[in-house]
Formats: sequence, C-alpha cells, structure tokens
Amino acid sequence: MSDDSILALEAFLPYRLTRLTDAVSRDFSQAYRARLGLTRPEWRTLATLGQYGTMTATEIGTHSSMHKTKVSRAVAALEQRRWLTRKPDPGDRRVEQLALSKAGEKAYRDMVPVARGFEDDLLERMKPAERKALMEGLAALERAALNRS
Amino acid sequence: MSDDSILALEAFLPYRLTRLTDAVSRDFSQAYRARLGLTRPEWRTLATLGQYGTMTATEIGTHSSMHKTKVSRAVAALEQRRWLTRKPDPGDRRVEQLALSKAGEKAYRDMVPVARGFEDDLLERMKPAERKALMEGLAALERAALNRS
DNA sequence: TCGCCATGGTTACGGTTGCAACCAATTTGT
DNA sequence: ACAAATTGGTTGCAACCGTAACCATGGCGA
Repeated sequence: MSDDSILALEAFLPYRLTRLTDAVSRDFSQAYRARLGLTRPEWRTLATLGQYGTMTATEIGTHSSMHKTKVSRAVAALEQRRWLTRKPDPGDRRVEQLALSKAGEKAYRDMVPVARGFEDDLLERMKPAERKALMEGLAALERAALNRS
Repeated sequence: MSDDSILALEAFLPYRLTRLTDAVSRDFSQAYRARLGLTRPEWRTLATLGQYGTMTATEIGTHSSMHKTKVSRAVAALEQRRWLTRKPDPGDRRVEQLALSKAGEKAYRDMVPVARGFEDDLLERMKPAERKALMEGLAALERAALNRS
C-alpha cells in the first residue's frame, strides 16, 4: 500500500517521457551536430525536405511538428549554407517552394544511414518482445495524447 | 519494399518521442502553470522535495534529472515565494539542506491529485493491453537508453 | 469591386537554457 | 600539514525559443 499523498516522480508518465526523450534526443543530436553542425530544427527541416522533395514552410512545420518561427529560422540557416533553395510559387505569391540543393541532398543521404544506425543500436539493446511492446505502447499513447481536439 | 535512401521522419523513434513528450509535457505544464504559476523546473523541485522531505540541491538534480543551474534557479524562485527554506548543513558548509515550508507543502498537496488526475485521464484513453505494452516498452527503453555508461 | 478576415512568412522581444567560469569549502596525496 | 584536485552551488553570457506584432498577399461576401 503506497501513500496517496506522495507522488513518485520517477514513475510519473510525463516525467519518464521527458527524461527518456532528453537522453535519446541529446544522444542523437550529437550525431548530426558533430557531423554537420546542425541544430535540431535544421536537422528536422533537412529530413523533411529529403523525404518529401519540395514543400512550403507551413507544410514543413505541419509534418515535423515545428512552430513556424522555428521553421523560418531553420530554412534561413540552411539557405545560407546553400543546402536549400527557394522558388516563388506561381499560383500564390505569399508562398515559397522549398527544396534541397545538390549539397543539401548529399548531406541528407549522408545522414540517413547515421539516423538508421542510431535507432537500430538503440532497439538492438531490447528484446524482440520489448520492442514490440514499445511500438504498440507508443502508438497507443500517440492516439491518446496527440489526437485531443 | 521501402526506399532505403529515405527516412520516414514520422516513424523515427527520436522524433516520435520528442513529439509525444512535447504534447504531454505541454498539456501537463498548463495544469501547474495555470494553477500555481510554476515553471517546469520549479514544479520538479517542488515534487522532489514533496516526495523526499529534505534534500540538497545536488540530490534534487540527480533525482529529477535537472542540470544544476536549473535547480539553482528553481530553488531561488521557490525560496522567494516562501515555499522553501534553506538550512546550513552542520557537517559540510558548502551544502544547504532544502525543505518545503508549510506553504510549499500545501502547494504540493494540492498538486498531487492534479498530477494523478492528468496521468489517469491519459491512461484511461488506452486499452488495458495497450497500457501494459506502454509500461513494458518504456521500462525497456529506459534500460536501453539511460544506462549507457 | 471594395472592405474585411484569413493565411504564409519574418522579425523584435522577453524569457529560459546550458556552458563555462567562478567562489568557497572539503578531500586527497605526499 | 599543505598544495592540488574535487565538490556544492551561483552567475555571466550567448544561443535558442515562443508569443505577439507585423507585412504582404489572397479569398470572400456584400
């Protein structure tokens, strides 16, 4: 019987999630920070454009869950690095179509195996049944936490 | 057969974790921010002292996974609010023993059911088998990700 | 067509963070 | 016993972030 007036922080779901995410995210960020000198918003923008080819800033934000100011600054940084180009949208002059340059695509191709390797290393430390449970549990939590209208 | 040269960001574990944690953490932070006007480091410090009674700043940081500067600033803020008191440690004059004041304890007691309610609401949106999978998967991922020496 | 609201995107600003430098007190090695 | 290294804790600084304000363009109703 546990004391109802005490909250065990180490068992509290929001705390466990942030601690876990901080650790995983920090470890992974070292991979692209050390390798490419990218910030996290820049990496996400690179990854989104690498995955989808051409997108607007708003679409990047929607797909990668980033605030539009983050996207704006990341796009500006990648553009300055010549990893990204802007093209005016012929149908709507508010919009710019964004795409990776050749150098940006190369950086993306370099990073994909690194990202896969990082994820694989992490998952290989778990038993198959544990991996299955994690995937199932995360999917359920995503349904529970993200789809709150 | 999927394209090996493309990384699906929405299926990438570090991304899924950060997105999930951002959502959960943001929702929960509204509870204590609106109710008590606390920042996240302040809430964690309150929760840690509420759970353990008396601790040093370093111990708080270890238990709640916070950088010592965060702890230092959170302690200063809680002290200014008169929710926390410092006592010199008789055996080591570098250290200060920290504890909640009466007002701090009251705030803690008020917050515990709110935190429990938040967690319960979230978990109730999941089926029992999904909850079980989540707990098992998170525990395994904690072993895999946090215990990297 | 004209006025008004919505949308895409950028920027200024205040607040938060982590790193590194720092001070004081303690421990360690010789 | 004393210099050097370590530890507890605070603070200055630069980078980063979200909010809100803003500009330009587009959509829409009267």
